[in-house]
Amino acid sequence: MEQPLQVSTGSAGVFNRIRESIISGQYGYNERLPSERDLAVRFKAARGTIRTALEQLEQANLVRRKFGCGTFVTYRGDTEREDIAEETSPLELIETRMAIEPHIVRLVILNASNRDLNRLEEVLKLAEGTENDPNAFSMADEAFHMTLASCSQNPLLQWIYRLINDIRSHNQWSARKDNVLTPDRIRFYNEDHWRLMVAIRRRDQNHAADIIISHLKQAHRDLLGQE
Amino acid sequence: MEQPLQVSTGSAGVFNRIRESIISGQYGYNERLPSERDLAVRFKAARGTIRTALEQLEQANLVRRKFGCGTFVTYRGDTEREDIAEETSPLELIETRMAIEPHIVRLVILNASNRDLNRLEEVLKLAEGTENDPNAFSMADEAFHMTLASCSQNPLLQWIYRLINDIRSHNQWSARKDNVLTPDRIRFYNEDHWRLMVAIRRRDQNHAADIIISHLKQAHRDLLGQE
DNA sequence: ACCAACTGGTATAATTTTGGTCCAATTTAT
DNA sequence: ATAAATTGGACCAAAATTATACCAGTTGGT
Repeated sequence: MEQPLQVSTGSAGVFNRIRESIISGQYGYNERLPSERDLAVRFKAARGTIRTALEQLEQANLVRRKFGCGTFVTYRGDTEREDIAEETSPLELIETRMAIEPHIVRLVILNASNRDLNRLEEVLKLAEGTENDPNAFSMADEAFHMTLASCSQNPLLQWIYRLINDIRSHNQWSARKDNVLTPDRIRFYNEDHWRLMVAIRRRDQNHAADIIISHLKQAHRDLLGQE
Repeated sequence: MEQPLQVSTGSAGVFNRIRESIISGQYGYNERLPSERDLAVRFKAARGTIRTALEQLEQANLVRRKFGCGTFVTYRGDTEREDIAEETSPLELIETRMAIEPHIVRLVILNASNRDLNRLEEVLKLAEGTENDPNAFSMADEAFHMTLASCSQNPLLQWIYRLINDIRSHNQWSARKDNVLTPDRIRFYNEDHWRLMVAIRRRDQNHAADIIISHLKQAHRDLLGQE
């Protein structure tokens, strides 16, 4: 007699049950499954059975096993924000910044109070003396551009820029930081920032926009020059 | 009900538990986590284990560690998407679109295939004959601009534009739609769209950018004229 | 200006846990 | 009865965990 909805037995059964657990989200992306011996106890099966099930799960690209380390979920449910960071290239990021930052600068000149500008200058000072510390400069740089966005007084632009900052600091290309951010370049970037600061204080829209555009173009060149 | 679900052990387990605490809001933005030695006691694990978990949390951009200072939450809750819609004014929305859409149009001209442009034209046809139905036009208009964004081939810009569209369709000012979107204006906007379409087909960057800018300026004026 | 008490960062070695592999006995399916 | 799958055990090597001790910035009080 056939039993249609019976839990399948053996390794196929283990496969299905673990698969369900993964797809239903009980084990998230990159999470580690219990050890084979653990699973063996839990499913009341021998370790070999668990292993064949895990092999199938690995073949199905739901899981990845590492010697001496564990079994990890490679299935992603929906992680929008992570994905966007993963599939955005450095070039696309610069493209986007090129669209937004000149506009932000214009709005800063239109909307920012002198108190805002003083705050901006304080943040800018954090980048001083970071020529030999790419990490410190990177943080100060992000803080400066973020503060710039907040001086635009436009909450939507701030929110968008925060997303951009998140992606910038995503580990995807933070590894290159040491190669891209040489002391000379850091000095150059800081000079750009100060020139931008002066232009903003003078409320010179076009000059400020030109500076930020050439700043981003330079960053673009420096990035590509690394290939 | 049997559950294979189990709290993972080791650094993976610590990672998950701290991650849950952060995402659930138990530790707010910029709040300092307990020290590594403290966490080691709480989780009954060695400090090294805690450290590997914290390293993963840092990689996941949930946390940032500062030498001699502590470990701080950098994760911001996702509740702000609603907030941002609430506190963004129509003027600020147009400002932001002015920053992004001309750039999108340029990218479309550079990157879009003819198949993309055909798709864009199909979407554009949806707006025909909506002169007396502001709601239908509004939806078609959003679809057109969204498709434009997707033709830019830049996933980050697409994502940003989706946010903008969300805010546009937020009910905050949809009540005004009937006042702003008169048949004359709808006709005018549609003509703009077609002129833009032609300029894109001719790969005329400057003309296309001019059209989208004047299009947004007009929308701006129409909006302000309602006050 | 200094100090003491935190903090995270690093290094080391012993120990435990993990997946990888092999094998013979047993159960199950055909 | 035969073939396949499962079982349970032993052993290996990779990686993680543990338990220390010590280094180096930060903070706050004196």
